[in-house]
Amino acid sequence: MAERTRATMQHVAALAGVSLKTVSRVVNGEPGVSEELEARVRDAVQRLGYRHNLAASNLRRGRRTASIGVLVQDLRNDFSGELLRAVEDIARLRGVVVMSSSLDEEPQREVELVRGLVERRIDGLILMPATEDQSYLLPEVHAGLAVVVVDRPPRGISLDSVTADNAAGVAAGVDHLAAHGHRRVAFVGDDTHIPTAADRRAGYLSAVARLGLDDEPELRVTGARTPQDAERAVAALLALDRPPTAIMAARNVITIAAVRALRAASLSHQIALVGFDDFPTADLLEPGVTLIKQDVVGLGTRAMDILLGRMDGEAGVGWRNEVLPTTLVERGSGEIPGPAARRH
Amino acid sequence: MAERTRATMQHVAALAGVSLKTVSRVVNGEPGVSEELEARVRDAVQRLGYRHNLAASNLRRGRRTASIGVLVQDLRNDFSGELLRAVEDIARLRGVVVMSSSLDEEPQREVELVRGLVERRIDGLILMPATEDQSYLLPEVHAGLAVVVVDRPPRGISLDSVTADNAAGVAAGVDHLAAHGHRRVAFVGDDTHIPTAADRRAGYLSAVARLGLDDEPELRVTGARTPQDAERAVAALLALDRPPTAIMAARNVITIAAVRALRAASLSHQIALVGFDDFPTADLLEPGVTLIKQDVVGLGTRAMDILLGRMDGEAGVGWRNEVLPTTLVERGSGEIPGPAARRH
DNA sequence: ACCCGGCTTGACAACGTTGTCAGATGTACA
DNA sequence: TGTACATCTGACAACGTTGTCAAGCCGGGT
Repeated sequence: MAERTRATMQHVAALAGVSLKTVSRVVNGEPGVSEELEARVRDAVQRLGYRHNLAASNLRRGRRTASIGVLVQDLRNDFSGELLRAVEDIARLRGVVVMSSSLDEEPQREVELVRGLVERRIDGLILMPATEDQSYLLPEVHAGLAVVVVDRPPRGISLDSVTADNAAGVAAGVDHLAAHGHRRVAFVGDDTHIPTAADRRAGYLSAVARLGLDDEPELRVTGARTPQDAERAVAALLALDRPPTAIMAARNVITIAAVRALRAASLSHQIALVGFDDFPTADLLEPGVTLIKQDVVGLGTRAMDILLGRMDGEAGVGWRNEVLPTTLVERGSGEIPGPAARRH
Repeated sequence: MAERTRATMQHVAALAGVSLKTVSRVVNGEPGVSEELEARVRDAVQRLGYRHNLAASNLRRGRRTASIGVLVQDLRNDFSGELLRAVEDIARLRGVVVMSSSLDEEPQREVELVRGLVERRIDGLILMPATEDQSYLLPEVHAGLAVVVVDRPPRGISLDSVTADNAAGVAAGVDHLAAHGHRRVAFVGDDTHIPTAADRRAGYLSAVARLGLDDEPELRVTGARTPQDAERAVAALLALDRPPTAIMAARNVITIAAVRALRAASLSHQIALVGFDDFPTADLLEPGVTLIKQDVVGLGTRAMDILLGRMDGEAGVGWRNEVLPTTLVERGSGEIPGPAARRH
């Protein structure tokens, strides 16, 4: 009983004693069906538990599938979750379903997942790339797939994108620390083959140069992938002969790891910390975590707006590369004074 | 150019100078195609950017779509994110794509989304229900849709389910508080029309009765939906003539709101707090938040295991209703001594 | 010369749906 | 009475794919 195959229009037609096409008309709400037949069909639909088969319908109509893919770094992460939610909220209004997956920075997985989605004929794709080059998407874009890259700029191919102003954000963070008297500011970031990580590092470097802060390789850590990596890296910074007086953490997870390392060394109230990207309890930590907030909902909303525009066939328009501003949120950890301030 | 329609096997066949069926054979890796033709076909596939159309293929083959739906409360929430990720990890190994959506406790949305997913012929559904009665799923289950309900027991219909032992978990939390000398323990939970919330409240009530703790209606708050609700509710508890000496928070978001309210009243170190469901920075708050941890990954993993079993046609077996145990994690906030302890 | 078997290839129908078109019926008008 | 027209209904092909089956070719055995 449970393994029975689904009822088709054929079955409904037979039960209602009408033709296939009449069932189709009723199901699609087309005009020109007498009340009596319509009632008979609706009754049969009800009795058989008939459900419209969108796959067959789309095949015949040559229509789009009203589905999109969203590939992010890790769905567990607050950033990805918030982004996906923003996308989903808009998608639902349009009756578009969202297929999502995590890439874990694995290029191979990105390529495979995109292929699977394309074979399912998604209409659009929102991608936070794990690959270093997205030119493999060229045939899909040519074939009409709408793609918007988020969080990172596209590489090897021209595509719409929406990113945060990473370099400016981090620079603002460093400015903020310098304004509070810090001259020895460390940076802890992700692998620089991730463009976002590279941009943030560049923002740090330019601010350090501009402000004439201590510019030493040992203050710059990259390649902190896991929370454990990040925590070890911060612990190592704190153990330097001349440790930094402030830390700029370039990502969500790294910020939390830094808090943990500072706690372990009982230096939470001595060493300043500015993070990048907000997280739910940042204001509840002691001290509160000052950080550069990116507009994650804005990122998702703009990406989805652009995607829907492309899906509606807004061709010809040049590629958009939107950069959303960041904001600094003061909460305490970034306002711990440095040596230059203490001198006063 | 961008609006061109996708190449079909027809086009590939024409370009390669072979029949449609030969293309099909090559694409599906069927044996019995000469090397020369296979090479010609592969070349044409490459040139045209041909991508297999799974919808048409499934239609013809009568196969399943290798896609499932996952409907959760809110993708932004750590709980939902973690759950989705656990499901996704298993799905990917099987080449199954996951369509996810948030329900925001809106029954209507659940019904609509399920319909949309069924019309897309998903093979399975993992559902954290927002409806009070899931009997509307009966026709779908009859038609062969595999369904597993998570986090909450199914109602109005028999289905497989995986839930945490909510009542026992909360009772353990209250036990813990009582063991630390508290006799006046408040409870803050969600709307009791959500079964999980009702179970947790029941666990609280049974523990209070069993231990002979203060049993007063004013100590029991339900209906805390938003963080703001919860924060106000806790503030109100603290403002009582005889305020509680300990608080049992029944959900993630409520726990964080409680921390916020206690902070605002400068009572974080006076009033004990035990939460339900872990969150990433619980150990970093001051004091660390003691809570009842549910095995979210286990929840997702078991649900997916059962779902895949059903999808593979494991019929006949009775419905499984798995209940996963919870664990208490001591971090400080739950070990703040109460009056009975202080007397010693 | 004939037949057999194995191998490769393609014609055709079918999956569930819908657009097109033609047939059937009824009504109104000259 | 005949014509025109509107309304309702269904037969049929097609969307892109694959299972079935038959046809063509080749070499080898009689």
